Amino acid sequence: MYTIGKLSKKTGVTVRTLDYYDEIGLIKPSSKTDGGHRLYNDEDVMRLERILALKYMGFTLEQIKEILKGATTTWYESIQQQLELVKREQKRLSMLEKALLGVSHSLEFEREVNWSLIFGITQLFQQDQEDLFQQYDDYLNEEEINKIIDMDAQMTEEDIKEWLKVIGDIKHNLDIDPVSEKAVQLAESWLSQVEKMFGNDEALLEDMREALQNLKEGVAFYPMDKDVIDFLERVFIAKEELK
Amino acid sequence: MYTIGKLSKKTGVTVRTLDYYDEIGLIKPSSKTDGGHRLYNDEDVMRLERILALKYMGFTLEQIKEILKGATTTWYESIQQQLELVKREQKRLSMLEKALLGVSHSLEFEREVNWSLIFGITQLFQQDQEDLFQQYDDYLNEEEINKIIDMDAQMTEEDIKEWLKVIGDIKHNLDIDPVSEKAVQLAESWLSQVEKMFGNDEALLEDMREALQNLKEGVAFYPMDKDVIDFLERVFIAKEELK
DNA sequence: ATAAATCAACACGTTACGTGCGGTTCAATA
DNA sequence: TATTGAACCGCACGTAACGTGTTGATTTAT
Repeated sequence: MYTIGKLSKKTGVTVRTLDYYDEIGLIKPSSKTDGGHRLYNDEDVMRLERILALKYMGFTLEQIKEILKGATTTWYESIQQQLELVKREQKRLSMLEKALLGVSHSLEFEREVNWSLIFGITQLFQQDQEDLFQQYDDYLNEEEINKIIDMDAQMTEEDIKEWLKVIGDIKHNLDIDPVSEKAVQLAESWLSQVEKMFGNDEALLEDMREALQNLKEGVAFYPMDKDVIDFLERVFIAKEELK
Repeated sequence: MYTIGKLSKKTGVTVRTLDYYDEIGLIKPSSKTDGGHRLYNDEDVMRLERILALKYMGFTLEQIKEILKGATTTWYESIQQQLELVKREQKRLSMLEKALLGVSHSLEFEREVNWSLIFGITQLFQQDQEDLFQQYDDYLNEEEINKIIDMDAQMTEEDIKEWLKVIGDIKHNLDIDPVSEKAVQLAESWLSQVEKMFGNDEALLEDMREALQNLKEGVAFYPMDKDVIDFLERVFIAKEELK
């Protein structure tokens, strides 16, 4: 027989928590003293341990109450459901991580907080990737879209950093002469970055270029808006003409 | 100028939420009508959009309040801190996922809910892996411990399932004759599983065997308690003697 | 028997709002 | 201009899982 204090020490759960579990009917003590103090026996202890295990597995107290009186079928369903929840949360966190990394690196390259970049990144990760790329449907085929999504998912921190550096550089020099050496250099570093990501898939690159040119909404796969695209176009056209 | 309803529609945030943000001083409307209705201008809208972006990035409203009036240094720190938080949560979820998968598969192999298995699995994932393997310090060297931790982290769902099947089978037959064909078969399926995981590192296997034999606490790397170990020992000893 | 420790029971605080209410103000129509 | 319906304000209570603190009763140790 344990008083509530002993039980608390034995299990590491605070007295208040046991209070609360009593209050919501999760564990009622099996007996009481004449004065009204709660006494827990070994069976109660076992029940508490089960509660703690289930809590660790991420169930709410309400779910635990149900599970502890339920059949095996309830069990299996509950666990599958919980697994689904965990997987969704993992997806969300992985997007969140990328968004934070993006903002973090952008802070390194620019002296001020770049809000439009932040909006771009968060928008980019807000809805499901598939939904996001829906708008490119007119320009890219399914295979190409999947290739981009796949690549996006596999981007490492280093990749994000490099992209942001290249695009950040360009954004700071949008107004320079398209035929200047600096402009050509910027365009080339962008091109090499693209090549590193997509390889030499000329058809894909061409389709993407067309998509980016035509879409009103600025943000593309990475925080590359129309400003940047237009700059690149100017440089490439100038280069063509020089030949 | 937007009334609170228009702003709500424009941004997708509920009126109550805007109410609340006003209440805690996160966005005060820049002006009001004579009757007291709140009016928001473009600057207010921008502030709201920033708030939403930060909220998506996982900050609390209190943090957002601080960030929005702070300097760039605050920014960088906040983001790093948030990244840390995300990474910890990712770790936790990955353990949680494994625990749930373990219980799920154990439900497939046994007809009833196996609480001791659940305790084993949750204990296994509760504290940090390094802490957990601390107790093996006397028997395994650092390199070996790291190898096990590494292997544990890389276990796929399929691996977990196979382990649980093998161990579950053994647990259901703890009392059979160690020289019976069934016993030998069980021991061999266990051995092949071990080999699949650890390769042919004889020294590691021997050290692990010793550790498992000597530790009072039953749970080892997978829900394999002393019962199982003892069974395996009996079979192997019987085999030796038969030779 | 008395002091010290423990306990029960209650209340309020936490986060980010949802839901609902009565009363006021706004915008559009008769 | 008067009316009416929609929008709005301010307030209050509810949520999940407890933490913190209080007061008064009970148990334990001396």
